[in-house]
Parts: sequence; C-alpha cells; structure tokens
Amino acid sequence: MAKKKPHHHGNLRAALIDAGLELLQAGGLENLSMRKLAIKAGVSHAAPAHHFPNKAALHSALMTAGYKMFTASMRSEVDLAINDPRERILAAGRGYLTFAQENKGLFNLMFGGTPRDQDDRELNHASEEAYEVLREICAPIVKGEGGSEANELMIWSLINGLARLVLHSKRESIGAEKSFEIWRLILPPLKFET
Amino acid sequence: MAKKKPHHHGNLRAALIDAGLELLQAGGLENLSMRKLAIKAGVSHAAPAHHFPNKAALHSALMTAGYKMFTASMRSEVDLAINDPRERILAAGRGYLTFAQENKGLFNLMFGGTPRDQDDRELNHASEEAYEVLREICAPIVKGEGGSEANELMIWSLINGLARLVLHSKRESIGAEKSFEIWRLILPPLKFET
DNA sequence: ATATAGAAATTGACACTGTCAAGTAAACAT
DNA sequence: ATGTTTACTTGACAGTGTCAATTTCTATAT
Repeated sequence: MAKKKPHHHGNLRAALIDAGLELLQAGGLENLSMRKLAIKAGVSHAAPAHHFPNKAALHSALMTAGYKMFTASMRSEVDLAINDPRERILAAGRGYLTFAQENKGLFNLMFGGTPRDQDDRELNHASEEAYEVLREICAPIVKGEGGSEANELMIWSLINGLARLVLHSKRESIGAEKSFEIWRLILPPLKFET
Repeated sequence: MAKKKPHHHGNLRAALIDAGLELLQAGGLENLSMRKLAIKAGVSHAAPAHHFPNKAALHSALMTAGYKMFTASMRSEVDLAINDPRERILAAGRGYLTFAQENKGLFNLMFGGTPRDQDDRELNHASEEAYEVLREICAPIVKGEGGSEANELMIWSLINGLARLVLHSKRESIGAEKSFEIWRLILPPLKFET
C-alpha cells in the first residue's frame, strides 16, 4: 500500500520541503517561491501544486518541519542540563536561541506573522509538542495569581522576544554565546516548589 | 524652496504612505503592493518608484510611520498612568499591546523579520525614540548584574513576545482587555530604587 | 499480459507583481 | 520666454501564484 515511485522522484513532497528549507536558509522568505522550489527539485513549475494546493500550504508544511527541529533543539539542550529547575529553563532557552540563529528564515516564517492555517493537524501537533517542552520546564515554578499558564506565557514571551531582538539586531552582531549570556541575565529570579 | 504642487497631487509621497498603511490594515503584508498603492493614490503604476526607489524603501517609510504611532501610543498611556514606577511600565505595555492589536499588519512589518535598511536615518531616529520610552520607564528599576541594559532588554523582550503571542493566537480570540490582564500577570516582581 | 482507471507531472496560459528605460508634461530658475 | 530639472506616464520585461487541459506513468482488475 505504501507509495513506491510516483513518477520521477522517489518522494517529491519531501524533496520539495527540503528545497524550501534551503531557499529559506539562503535568502529568507523573499527567496521562497513555488517555481524555484520546482527548479531545485528538477520538476516542472506546476508540479508542487499537486503536493501543496497553494503557497500557504507549503508554508504550513515548512512550519511543521520547523517546529520539529525547534522542539528537538530545545530538548537536546534540556537533556544535557543538570537536574536543576532554573538550569533546565536556561537550557531550553539556549535551544530556542540556537534554533532561531541557525534557521533565521524558517524562524521568521514560523513567528514572523505569516498567516497560519489553524486547521492543519500536523502543524498543530508539531507546535503542541514544542509547547509541551515549555510546560515541562515551567512545571516546577511556584504558581502565582495566574497559575501555571502565566508562568508559561512569561517564559515564552521572554525567550521569544529575546530571539526576535537578537535576529533583529543591527549588523547581526550578536553571536550565540553572547545571546546565551543575555538570556541568563534577563531571566528574572524564580521561586521553585521544593 | 519648499515643494509646492509637484504634479497631480498636493503631496504624493504622503498619500502613498497613507495608502500603504490602509493596505496593510486591510490585508497585511501580502496585500501591500506598489501597484495597488499607485491605484489607491490615483497615479500610474510606476509613479511610486520616484518616491521609493524600491519596495524595501517603501517598507522603511512605513516602518518609520509605524514607529511614530507606536511611540505615541506608549507615551499617551504612560502619561495617563499614576506616578508609580510599576504602573508606568504596565501602562507602556498597554500602549504597546494596543498598537499591536490595532495595527496588526504594520506591527508585523515592523517586527516580523522583514529585512530593514540600517542606513535609513529617519527610521533609525523613529525607532530610537521608541526605545527612549523604554529607557525612561526602566530607569527606576534597580540595576543588577547586567546593568540598566539588561532591565530594558528584559522588559522589551517580555512585551514584544507577549504582543507576538497575542497576535499569533488562534482565532484572534484575545481582546485588548484580556491581553492587558495577561501583561499584568506575567510582569515579574521588580525592585525599584527609592 | 493487457486494458483501464487513477494519480503524478507537464505544458501553456492568465493576471499580477517589482523594476527599468524612454518619453512627456509640469514647475522652476534665469 | 527659454532651458533645465523634477514629477509623472507609458510601455516593456522577467518573475510570481494559480488554473485548465493534456500527457505520462503506476497500479489494479481482468
């Protein structure tokens, strides 16, 4: 039942997504076009339309791929951290910043205001898994007036805002290490449950 | 020496910027095009090119206009607030969120990762004025390891991240009042100089 | 194996985009 | 008034997303 060799490619859809990621990496959102995608994959200009009914669907697929990388980046840092609540939060932030800096174009697609298909199940699932990491690292924080959700929103806003700031920063002068240091400095004191 | 009546319009450049703001408001970045701009202003399709050498320059001009509105929005809220350091920070955040929610498209242009001309003096000045508001409201916060800059980056990241989150939120369900409440909840405790 | 139905990809077209080159009309300086 | 500079128009070009019609391949049924 599994698809074998559709036509030209072994698996065109996957190849198109890879090509899309490369285009984003090379020149940001502006550089991403259906037709370049097709050329890069060695197919005709209208071939992608069969796998992605429109450009928004392509965006959705790329965001989905992005969220998976994003989640993996945070998890790998968290797993490396010592078993201290604050250190785990700092580590997740490092993963966050690393992903943003190594995948600028993709990050901008994911969080830059590109309208998002709220009905894409794969995308919703992938982004939910990213949020799950956030939930885990925030779990030990003492709940205040806003409950655990306020803690999560606080951490999320902080790290997302910082990542934006770092990418946005003039002359791209802020390197990875420098950004980690800023992150450590701006993460406010937190109270953890014993 | 002042320009009088260039050709058709009294002041086409201003009219084009207004038209651009309307297009952004109506349909976001995707809806913004040089040619629609021209049509809206009642001139030929290549007329805008004389005022904005390319689309990036138009973006720059719109961002500049955006920063002015943005600064005004924060200032008006801060001026309304009672003379308490924390209240002033909360007020600035309300101004920030209000601007973001009332000018979604423009906000995305300003902070969504659109490449920015670092040499546009007007733009740099306008954004510097916005940052000045931030500096003022953060001044009373006790300086920690990172000095006043860390405080500013912290507040900036928090409010920018929250604004992103609010705009990004599914189904646009978060209203202004609700977002203010979240802002109040996630702003961490701060120590102020006496 | 052969025929046939369905999926996958191609070709060609369309309207729309940003940008450029050349021409025209208005405003200004002299 | 005359010439120059600025503001705008016209026309063209390549590139874009998308659609309809067609061809080519694959899988299944007979």
